[in-house]
Amino acid sequence: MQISVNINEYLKANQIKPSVHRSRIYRYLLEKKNHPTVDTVFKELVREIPTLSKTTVYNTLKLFVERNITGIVSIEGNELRYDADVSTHGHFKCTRCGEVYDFQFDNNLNISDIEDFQTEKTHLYISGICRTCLQ
Amino acid sequence: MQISVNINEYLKANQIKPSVHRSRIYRYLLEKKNHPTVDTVFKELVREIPTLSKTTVYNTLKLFVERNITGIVSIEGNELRYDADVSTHGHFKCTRCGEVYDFQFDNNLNISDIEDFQTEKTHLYISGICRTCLQ
DNA sequence: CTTATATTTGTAACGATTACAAAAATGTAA
DNA sequence: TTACATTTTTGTAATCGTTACAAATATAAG
Repeated sequence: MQISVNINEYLKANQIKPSVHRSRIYRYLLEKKNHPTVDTVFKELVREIPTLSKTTVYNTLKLFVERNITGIVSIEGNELRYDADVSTHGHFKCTRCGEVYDFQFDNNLNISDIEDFQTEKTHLYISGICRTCLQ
Repeated sequence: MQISVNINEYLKANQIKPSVHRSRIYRYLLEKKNHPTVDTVFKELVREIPTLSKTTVYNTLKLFVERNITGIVSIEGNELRYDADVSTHGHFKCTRCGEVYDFQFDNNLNISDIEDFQTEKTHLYISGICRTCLQ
């Protein structure tokens, strides 16, 4: 399958030895773009790979984050969420329906207070009420 | 003491009955502006109030957040941090020295993807290397 | 002073994450 | 293929932040 080959190549290109589990987890992140928690990934994939261990999901996602092919989404404190989209983009969470929306923004924020600081990653998270719930 | 009276008035004005612990915890947040974790607040104040319980710190900060006189700072996942400054402002964390800097930014971000959404809170978090570490 | 109410405490429970060693899978060389 | 070395995965136990909850304490009202 084309996509699976590409994923393996992509992992290799990022110094990650592909394995069945790693490829499958990465493909999950690519297909569902719902910023899943470890638990969500595990519960979905264990139905397909019954021997899957939750520790493997933790290890794998940690590795992806280290290699910068996955980002951590800072939405609310307790549980970490993961995102295969590592480009700079923002997240909007609707406090009414709970839905999380991605959005683009101008990353050239030009903030005078930190203008001589060297920026690595920018996280923008907005909460409020979404279009659908407003109607 | 002037400041303590003011704190009690401020708490009352926000529908919080002042108590010795609540006032002290709020004063801590006001004085140190270092976005402390629950553990940090507890460890500092228990030296002064030996009977203080960590649960009280949790309860109190939760109450402050509910009443909107304290905000939760979304810096890295696992541990929540608290901030008495509830105005919209950003946080920069230096990946080298770990220091967290506050900064102001133009909250009028004008993001087309979510322009008809109703915004409640905006969190902007940037990581990178600070001025001091760059030299 | 007594009673009612609110706050605080301390312990236990919980949920997310990590540590770690054993087991399984994979790669390599003969 | 077999034997061996290396990497990945598993499963359990430990850890850490947080919450639940009931008992104890403090505060406020009559």
